[in-house]
Amino acid sequence: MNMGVKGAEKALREEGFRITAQRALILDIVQQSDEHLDAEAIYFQARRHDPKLSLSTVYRTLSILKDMGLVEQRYFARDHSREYYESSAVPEHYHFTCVSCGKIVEFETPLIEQLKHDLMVEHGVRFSHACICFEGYCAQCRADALDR
Amino acid sequence: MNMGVKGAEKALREEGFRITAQRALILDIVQQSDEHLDAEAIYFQARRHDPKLSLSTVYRTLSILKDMGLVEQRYFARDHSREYYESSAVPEHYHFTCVSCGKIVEFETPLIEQLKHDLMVEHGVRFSHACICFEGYCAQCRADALDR
DNA sequence: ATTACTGCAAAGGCTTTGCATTGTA
DNA sequence: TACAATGCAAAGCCTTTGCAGTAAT
Repeated sequence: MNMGVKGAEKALREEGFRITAQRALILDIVQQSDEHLDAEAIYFQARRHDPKLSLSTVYRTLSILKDMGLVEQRYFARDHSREYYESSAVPEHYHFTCVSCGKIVEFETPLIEQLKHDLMVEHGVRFSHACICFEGYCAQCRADALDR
Repeated sequence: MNMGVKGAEKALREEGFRITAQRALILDIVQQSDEHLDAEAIYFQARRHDPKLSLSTVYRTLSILKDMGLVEQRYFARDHSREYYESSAVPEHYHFTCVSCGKIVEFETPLIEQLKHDLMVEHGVRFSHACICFEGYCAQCRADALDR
């Protein structure tokens, strides 16, 4: 699913959803951001443009965008109590979170695709979604630990 | 971390934790079970032996066991609001959840180990934990869908 | 003019925590 | 005998929902 804000709005319209100012705003924030935002971060950013926007609307909009595959939910490190959101328009990649400094390392790999393929052949399953998050120590924090 | 209930109790004692009847019971349930239990399921099972056990104690014990690496937390499918627990004593494996029937397919693969190795070489990161959950349609449900 | 969407406030669901009591070491 | 652990109830935290008012088509 790789389309800009306009393409996403078209997709929403085709599903019978209305394009409200709030939805356009939220969509824009998620698609433009190169960070991983949670609902609250999106909310705060959106309020700069629309101070009356409610957190409920953020959640409701994100829910629709997720269902339509326009936005992906992500979890980082071991704490999955909070969801982060990322545009589906970005190329497929995975995340490694440093438990020491919190930095997120993004990486690409063909191995996950291969794994999906293998599982399909071996178990006959058909993937629709994969949640993958790694945690550990980043290069910097490992080096810092050795210095001490 | 591959040890029986006794080994786990020894590990707890060495960390200064007391072995209470409640902890022994919870530990036993998690290590004996071949299912994926959430806190409530462990609680209900434990109450059959100790009707006065509280849910708080289940959570508190699981928290300790997680911290010590004796138990792994798991998430299934896209809903990560609920945690499941699994003994760390079982061989490394991963999970695929069927979104149609809910069945969980467990599988092993050398690809994740390879991925860890690749990332270490390419990004200098050191893994401590990986959370991987796949979802989609199992072979049975795919076949059933074709029949209709 | 419909009726989907929003904002507000309240509720939900899982997990954590404060505190007096109990029980392990 | 200390003080860690428990049980109970209350609180926390993120997310969802009910409802009356608002706005997109």
